[in-house]
Amino acid sequence: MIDIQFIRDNKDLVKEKSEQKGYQVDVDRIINLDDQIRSKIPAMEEVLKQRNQLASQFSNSTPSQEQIEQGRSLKDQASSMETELSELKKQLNVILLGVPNMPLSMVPLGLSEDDNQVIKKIEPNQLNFEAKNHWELAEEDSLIDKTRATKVAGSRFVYLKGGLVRLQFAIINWVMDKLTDEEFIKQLIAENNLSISSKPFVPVLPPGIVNTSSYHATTRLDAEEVTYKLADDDMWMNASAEHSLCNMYQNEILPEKQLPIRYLGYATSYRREAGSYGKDTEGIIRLHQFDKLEMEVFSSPETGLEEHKLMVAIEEYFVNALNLPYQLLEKCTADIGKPNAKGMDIEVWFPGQKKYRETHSADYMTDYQARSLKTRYRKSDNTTELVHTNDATVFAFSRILAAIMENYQNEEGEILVPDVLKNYLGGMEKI
RNA sequence: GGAGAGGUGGCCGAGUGGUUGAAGGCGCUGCUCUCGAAAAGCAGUAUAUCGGAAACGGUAUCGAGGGUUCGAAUCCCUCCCUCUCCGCCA
Repeated sequence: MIDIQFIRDNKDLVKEKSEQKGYQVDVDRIINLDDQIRSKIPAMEEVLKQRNQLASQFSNSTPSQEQIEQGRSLKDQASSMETELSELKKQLNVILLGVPNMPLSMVPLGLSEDDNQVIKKIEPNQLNFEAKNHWELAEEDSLIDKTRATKVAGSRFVYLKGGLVRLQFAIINWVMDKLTDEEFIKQLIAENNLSISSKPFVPVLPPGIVNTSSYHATTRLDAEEVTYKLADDDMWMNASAEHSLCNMYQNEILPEKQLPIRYLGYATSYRREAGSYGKDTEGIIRLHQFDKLEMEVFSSPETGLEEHKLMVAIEEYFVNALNLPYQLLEKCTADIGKPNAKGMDIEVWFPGQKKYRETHSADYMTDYQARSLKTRYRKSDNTTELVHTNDATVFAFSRILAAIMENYQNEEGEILVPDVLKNYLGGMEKI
C-alpha cells in the first residue's frame, strides 16, 4: 500500500505515475475521503474524552441517574460517529489498495511489455544442426511424461523423470552452496561496486499454503485466475514462495542490526494459468506446478536498491555460469506490476524455439508491501521505519530445465551436463 | 476429528468491573558508586495516531471482531491461535 501522506503531498505525481503503470487513480476522491476522516476524528475523540472523564469519577461512588443518562448519551454519540468513520475508512481503503507503487525515475515509460528495455544481450552461438525443442529432446517418456500426468492430474501437469530430476537437485545444491557462502556474496558485491552487507542467504522451506490475509499481502499474484483456493478451508496454495516469505515479519519491529534479512526460499508453486489456454501447451514452459528457488530480502530503505542490484547480479551469475545466452531487461512502467517500484527480467535463449523467454524476474517493492504488512525496523535514534522488500528468482524449475535441455543438446539429440554441475551429478556427462 | 486448558508490555508473570497503559521480576538504557568491571542504589524503558516548536496532553490498543455497562484486561457472543490428553498419521 502507498503512503496516504505521500498522495496528499504529490497529487499530480501520483496520478501521473499511476497512469504510467496503467492504473487510473481518483486522487481527488482519496483526498476528499481522507479529509472527511481527519475532520471527524477530533470530534469523536472529544466525546470519548468526556465519556472517560465522567466514568473515572465513580471509582468510589455510584453515579446518579442523571449521570448515567449522560454517559449513555455520550456512548451513543461516540458509537454513531465511529460507525460513520469506519464506513469512510473502508471506502478509502478500497481505493487506496488500488493505487500502485510509484515507479522509480529510472524505470522506462511504456505501454506494454514490448517497451521493456534490453540492457544487455548475449547472442547465442550458431549451431550447425537444427535445434530441437525440449519436448522433442525428451524422447518418448524417459524425461517428461505428460500423457500420464494428464490422465492423473490434468493438462499442464507432468511427471519429470530421471536425469531431469537429478539435474534439478544438482542445481539446488549448487545454488545453496553459493548463496550461503559469504565470500561469494562479498565478491559479487565488490564486482558490482555495491556497498551493502555481505551477509549470506539463509535457506528456507516456507509453508506452501497461506491464509487469505497473507495471500493478499503480496499484492501480486493475488487473483483467483492465478491461484488455487482450497474448497473447504480459507487457504490458498502458493503461486510463488513470495506468498509465504514476504509476510513473515508482518506486525513486527525488527532490530536494525538484523537487516538485511536474506532468504533463499525453495517452494513448489501452483498456478491456475486461467486465460493462457493454448499458450505453451507443449513442453514444460508453462505448468500448473513448478518448483522455484527464490530470494526474498528485507532491508533498510537506504540499501533497498542495492539489494535489488545484488539480486540481479546473482541471477546473472548463475545464468552465465550455465553458459546460457540471455538478455537482461529493464521492465517498463506498464510491466513492473502493481507493488513494484522497479523490476528486471532475464530472458534465456531457447534455441529450439529460436527466441528469448522469460526465466527470471527481480522485483523491488520499496516500502509498498511493508506498509500493509506493518513490517518495520527500529533505528538507532529509536524511531521506527518501514523496511524495503525485494524479491527475485534464482531458478524457476521446469523452465530452466527446458532451457538447459535446449542449449545443451548435440547433433545426436543428446543432452550434455553443464560443466558447473558435473560435480553435483557424480561426473555424469549426459542427462 | 473428540475432550480440556489458555492467549496480558522485549521476555516471565500478577491482575475477575472503577486513578490498570497495566503490580512484581528479568532484560535493556542512563546516572551514582569504582582505576575499571561486577555487585548495589536511583531513574527511565510499548505501539499507533492527533494537537504542540518542545515539554506535554488527547484517543486507541491486554489474540481479533462485536456486545453488555455510567465505567471492561476483567462479564457475554463469534472467530483465530497455542498447549495438554485421546484418535489418526509421514
